[in-house]
This record gives sequence, structure tokens and C-alpha cells, in this order.
Amino acid sequence: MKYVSIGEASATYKIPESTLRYYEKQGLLPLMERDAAGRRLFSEMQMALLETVLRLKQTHMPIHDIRQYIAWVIEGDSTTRLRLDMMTKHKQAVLDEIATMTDALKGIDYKIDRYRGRLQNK
Amino acid sequence: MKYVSIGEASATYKIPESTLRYYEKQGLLPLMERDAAGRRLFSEMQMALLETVLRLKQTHMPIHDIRQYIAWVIEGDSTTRLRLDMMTKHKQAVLDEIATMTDALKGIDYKIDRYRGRLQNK
DNA sequence: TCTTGACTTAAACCATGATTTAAGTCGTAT
DNA sequence: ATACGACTTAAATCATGGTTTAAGTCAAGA
Repeated sequence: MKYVSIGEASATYKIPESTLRYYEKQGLLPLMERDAAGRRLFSEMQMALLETVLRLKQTHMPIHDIRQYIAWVIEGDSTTRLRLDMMTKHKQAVLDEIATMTDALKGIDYKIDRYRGRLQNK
Repeated sequence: MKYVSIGEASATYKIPESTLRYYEKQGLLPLMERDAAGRRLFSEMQMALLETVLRLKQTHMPIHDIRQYIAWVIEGDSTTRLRLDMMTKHKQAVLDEIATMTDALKGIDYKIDRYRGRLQNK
């Protein structure tokens, strides 16, 4: 298996090292290995988990829920149903948020038009 | 002109009164009037500003920027250009965020499919 | 008049999600 | 051997956006 350092993981996903350490402490990156000098080794599993964590963060899932999800991933197949339910609910929350933003954008667009018009007739 | 109490404003937009007081203190609701007993009176202008503030919050504009925008609204027509530029930039930021979320949603959908399949073949 | 309910204030407190700090350990190139 | 850069830790600090608290004022109905 291939391992990468915290510096490489940081560069790969453009996440500060401090944030990666924070994520480990928060249980978002469990089972982290270390080299003889105590430095973190990110295995392919950690990198895959990290990618998942980042996806969930991009869609505004709170750390608390991400921690639960990751714990279920580690726990294995017996938690498939729980993970399916969680992701299904989360998907709906994300769709709702996108709808809210899209709707608010209409009001913003309206103002942009109004400001443009005002600058024209000046 | 029609005035409404903080309680009515709170009920209208489903925002806690404490939050409305906080917004006023943060400069998001300026020029607030008061009755003889010192209670806030939301004029139609305050209600319109509040609606704008809520729209900007729904699209994740930081309070700091909302404050600047509202100050420009109060300042009047001489700030039209500044407001147009700010809203144009903000619109792009919102579109970027929606794109990021939509993209992350693909990874989430993929997992949902995988979990569903796994539960089928059980 | 007295109680109730809605309101007021400033200041303290809370939650979330990091980031920074201070002190120290390694491994490698000069 | 020593200096450099990359790494380590726990704990303190920060930013953002509110929420809660404690003490008090006021108007209207019983």
C-alpha cells in the first residue's frame, strides 16, 4: 500500500495541515497510522475517507454527523441501511438548500437589473 | 406609514426577536424608529431591508458585507455602482457555491446507489 | 392597584469550526 | 556535529453568528 505524509495530503486537497490534524482529533479520519517518528501516514483508505469528508463538508453537513457517518463506514456492512438513510436525508437537505439559494438569487438578479437600468439613465 | 412591532416582524419572517435586535446592533437594520416607550417600530423600509438581509444571509453573505451593502442603500443613488459591483460579485459566488454543491451531490448519489444495491443483494 | 405580558438593556455565554502558539523531536544535507 | 525544514503535541485563541440572562419599564385588563 502507498502512504502519503500530512504535507502531501494537505497539498493534494489544499487543506491546511492543522485542519487535517483537527479532523483526525474529531474522529473524521480514524485508524490513522504513524511512522517510527510518530508522523501521520495517510493510507489510500484515509485519502478516500478524506475525500468523502470534504464532499460532506462542501454540502454543509455538520462535523457531528460526518463523525457518525465515518464511524458507520468503519463499522462495515451491518450499517449500510443506516448510511443509506443518512445520505438520503442529507441529499434532500442539500436539494432544499440549493432551492433556497436559487430562489434568493432571483431577488439579487432583480436588484442587479435595477442598478444597471439606473446607471443607463444617468 | 404602517409600523409593526418586533413581535410582528419576528412572526412575519420567523426570526427570533433576539436575532432582530442583534441585526440592528450589527448595522443591518439602521434608522430604526421607537415609540414613546422605547419599543422598536419597523417601518415598511425596515421590513424591506430585513427581507434583503435575509436574502443575502440565505446566500451566505457575511454580516460584514451585508452591513456595507445596507449602508450603501441608505447612502442613496451615489452608491448604485458600488452596489451593482457587489451584487454582481456576490451572484457569481453564489453560482460557484451551487455548482460545488451540485457536484458534491453526485458523489453522494453514487453512494446512495451503492448502498441500495448492497441491500438488494442481501 | 396589582398582575400579566410584551417589551427594553448590556453583557455574558454558547456552538461551530478551525487556527495559532509554544515547546519540542527527527532526519538529512553541509 | 550542526543547522535546517518538516514534523509532533496539547492547549489557548480566534471568527462568526447568534442566544441567554438578569434586571427593569410600561400599558391594559380584572
